Amino acid sequence: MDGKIRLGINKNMGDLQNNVDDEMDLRRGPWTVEEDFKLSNYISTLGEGRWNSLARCAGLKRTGKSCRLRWLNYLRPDVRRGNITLEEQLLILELHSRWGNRWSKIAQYLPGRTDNEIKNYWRTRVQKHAKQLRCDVNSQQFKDTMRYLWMPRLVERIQAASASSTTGSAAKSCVATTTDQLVITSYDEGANNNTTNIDHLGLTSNPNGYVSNVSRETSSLKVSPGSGLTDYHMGSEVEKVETSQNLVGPQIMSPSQNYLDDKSGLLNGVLAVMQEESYPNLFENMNGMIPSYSDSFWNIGSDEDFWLLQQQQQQLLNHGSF
DNA sequence: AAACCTCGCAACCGCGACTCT
DNA sequence: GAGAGTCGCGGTTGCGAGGTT
Repeated sequence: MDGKIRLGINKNMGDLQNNVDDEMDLRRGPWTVEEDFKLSNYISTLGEGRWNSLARCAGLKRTGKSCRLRWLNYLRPDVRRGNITLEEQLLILELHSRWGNRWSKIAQYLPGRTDNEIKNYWRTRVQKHAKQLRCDVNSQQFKDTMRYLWMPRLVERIQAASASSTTGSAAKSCVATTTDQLVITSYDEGANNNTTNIDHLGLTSNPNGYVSNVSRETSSLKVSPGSGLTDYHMGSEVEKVETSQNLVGPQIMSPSQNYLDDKSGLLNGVLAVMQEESYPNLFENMNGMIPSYSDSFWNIGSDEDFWLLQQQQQQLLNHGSF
């Protein structure tokens, strides 16, 4: 995002009539300040839900759907706006790689972010890069590029920013704003052997957990055994699903509980997942392949950037081990 | 300066699932 | 059980702002 924030409000009241559905006498299009005020006021006193009747009772010539959307995506007090942070980007990439376009599900793990915002982010940024790389966003090639190139690079950048923030440098920037709102994966160490745990990333784990006893290294990055996933609990839920014989009901944790208070936890969690879950050879494969410069990898723009990325992509394809 | 292009995002639409009567 | 009403999700569109030619 470039920081520009628009209210989505129709400033030209003269256009109002043009947006009225003659037949139903329902308004469409951008919301006015007055409409926002009415909706917010109504919900603050009487609560949300029953959107169609709410729209009528609040005196809004809108569909219930429209009211719901406006409230959830814009007026709700806990809606966060502004740049998607690096941590959030990382989470989105990770979660999308597992769940696909399940935007609302992904949004559950990014407090304050709406499914619409995440969806927009994906379409405007991620799909753009896929297009630039001339591959389909759903192709294995693009998924590999994301997992082996973009995500590690994001991790590098987060760590770089984190390191410089702890040394008091000016580059605290993008990670500082939302740390307290991010969630981190959990791993139930009390799992019995008949149960496969699924954390909020939807990852399956064996009874020994995600994190091996071997510390692997990638470009300037070490993941300590047992860190991250085992150290934190996340908001939302931890489900247990049936494996062979028994079925255990879902364990619900409050979404407000146990938000990440340490950036390294999130990083290590996602990293451990990246290492252990799908692509155990990832970090060996990547050794020496990813340049360690901390440029703005995500903000690919120049021809040189494309060339570099395509070279790296080709290396991945030629590597042959995945 | 004006026309055109690109980007980001709010809002709408269709549809399936769910709830109520 | 059937039909109507409602909700929520994912896909798509339209528009304003800023950049480029």
